Parts: sequence; C-alpha cells; structure tokens
Amino acid sequence: MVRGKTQMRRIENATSRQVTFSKRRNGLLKKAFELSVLCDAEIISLQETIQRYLKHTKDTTPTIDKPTEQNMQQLKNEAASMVKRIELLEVAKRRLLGEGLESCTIEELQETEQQLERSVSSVRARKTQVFKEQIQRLKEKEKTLVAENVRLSEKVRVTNRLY
Amino acid sequence: MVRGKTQMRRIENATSRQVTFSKRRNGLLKKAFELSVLCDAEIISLQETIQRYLKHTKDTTPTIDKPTEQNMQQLKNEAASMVKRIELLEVAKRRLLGEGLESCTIEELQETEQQLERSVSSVRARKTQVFKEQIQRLKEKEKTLVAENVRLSEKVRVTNRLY
DNA sequence: AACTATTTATAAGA
DNA sequence: TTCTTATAAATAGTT
Repeated sequence: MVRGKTQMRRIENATSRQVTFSKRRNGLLKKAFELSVLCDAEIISLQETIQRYLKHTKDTTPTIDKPTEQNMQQLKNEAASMVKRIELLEVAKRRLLGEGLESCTIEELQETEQQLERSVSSVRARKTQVFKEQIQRLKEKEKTLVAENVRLSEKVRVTNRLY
Repeated sequence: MVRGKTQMRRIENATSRQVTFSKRRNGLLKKAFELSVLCDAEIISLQETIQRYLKHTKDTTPTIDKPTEQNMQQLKNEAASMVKRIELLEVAKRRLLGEGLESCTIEELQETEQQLERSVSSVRARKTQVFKEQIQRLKEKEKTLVAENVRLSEKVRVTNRLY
C-alpha cells in the first residue's frame, strides 16, 4: 500500500508478517471504533454485524414482504449457505494463488500444479490470439493505405501531365 | 475525514449516517480480509477476524431477532453485498482457471500469466519441501533400523560364542 | 453510483 | 517497539 503497492498475498517473512499484523490490527480496531461512534444505531451487536455481512440470496427468495419470524429465519439460513460458499471460493482461489498449501497432500499439490499449467496454457493461447488479431487488423489497414497511396499517386501523375 | 476533518461523534442525520455506515463497513471488511490474507497464520478465518474487531463496537441492544420491516430491509441490503462478493470471487477463480479470458485486456492477461507463474512456483516449492521431509523421515527410520541391526548382530555373535 | 479533494493508513527504513 | 516519511488507500461531501 505504500512505497510501491504491495502484493495482496501472504507475507512469507515471519517478522514482517508480525509487524504488519500488529499495525493493521490497530488500524482495523481504530476504524471499527470510529464506525461504532459515528453510526452507533446501525451497529447493533457483534453477532448481528457478522450476520449482516453474511447475508444474501439473489432471487432464490421470492420477495419476502412480511417480516415474520419464519421469513427472518429463512433469510438467515440462506445467509449461512452463502457464507459457506464464499469460504469455499476463497479456499479455491487461495490455492490457485499458491497460498495456504501447507494443508495440501501431495496429490492435491500435483492436481493444483497441473491445473495451473493448463491455466497458463490457456492464458498464453489467448494472448497469442489477441496479438494475431491485432496484427491482422494492422495489415488490413496497411493494405487500404497502400491502395489509397496508389490512387493518389496516379492522380498526381495525371495532374502533372495537365500542366 | 475529508474536506475538513469530521468530528468523531454520532452523525445525527439518518441518511448521512446510513451512507457513512455503508461505506465504512465496506472499508472495514476489506481491511479485515486483507489482514487475513497477508498474515494468515495469525488469523483463523475471515469471520473470526471480523468478530474480533467488531467486539469493540458499541454494544447497544440487539434488536436483531425482531422481524421488523427495517430488519428485513437490512437483511436484503446486506444480501446485495454478499452476492457481489461471490460474483467477484467467481470471476477471479475463473480467470485463474484460464476460463472466460475473452473479456481480458492484454494487460490483464499478462498479469494473470505472471500470477499463475508465481502460483506454480509456490506449488512446486511446496512439493519439493514435502518430498524432502518424507525423505528425511525415511533416512531417520533407516538409521534406527541399521542401529537395531548392528545391535542384533552383536547379540547373535555373542550367543553363538556361548554354544 | 461516481468523483475528488483531503485525510488517513501504512510499508519500509531508522 | 516507536518514529518518520513517502506513498497508497479510504472517504466526506458533492454531483
């Protein structure tokens, strides 16, 4: 975040990690406190705040208009599954970022490695394609420009003959 | 905190308060997540992190379980940010899987390629480490077995001398 | 929802 | 750990 944007990945050096943790924790606590002062009515309690963070159902929930215990419960259940989904996605993403590998078996590591190799291939193939398309466009442009030049040259020659 | 430092006290205007709450909460969650990524060993999980920090927020009575229109609306609002988060995670994951690259710019492709290369390196490094540990364990086992063999051989020799 | 002028947070260094 | 400082990030008020 400073002196050249840091990568959003696990800090490998244990000391730096501890220092960063300490600093950022202080920052986070400060901001949480500020939020509680500025908006106190909105921060209801620890648990609720977390639940709020965890909410949602797209349109799987047919517009619940009546605020009943049952509807509230349903929303909360859906929230729970959303959370689970987010956690799974985060784990998968982290693995693809090459993080949190300590808990992987050799088989999982192999599989991840192979997947990453496939991914790299796809990305490179796409890059090549994009470049080729760009070159193609440039060549076509060149062709029309050359044609235009020929046309203009001819015009100039004709004009010169007239004078 | 901008355009003339704001006072650190409850925002009286309900609309402003709601807006500020929403903005700052997003900031807080983002920072909590960053902390969890940067210092993962120190942080158990995103949720716990948030819990930990929001513990310090004012504990004005939980109106939480009462099914009021307001609470329902809150739940629905929170839903939106969850969905957004899931969508972002899915996009990120797909990209790391080498899918859905059509919409990427060359720069994005380059960045993804580099990230994938870093990931592959991490995975391979971890594999190497696991193998080395395994070999180390086997060598130690070997050593104890050899020692045991020596001991047994000696015993046999002594025994043979007796008869 | 976006913008932007400022404030705030913070990474690295001392 | 604490302080400093250059720079990145957050955000209050505005549009």
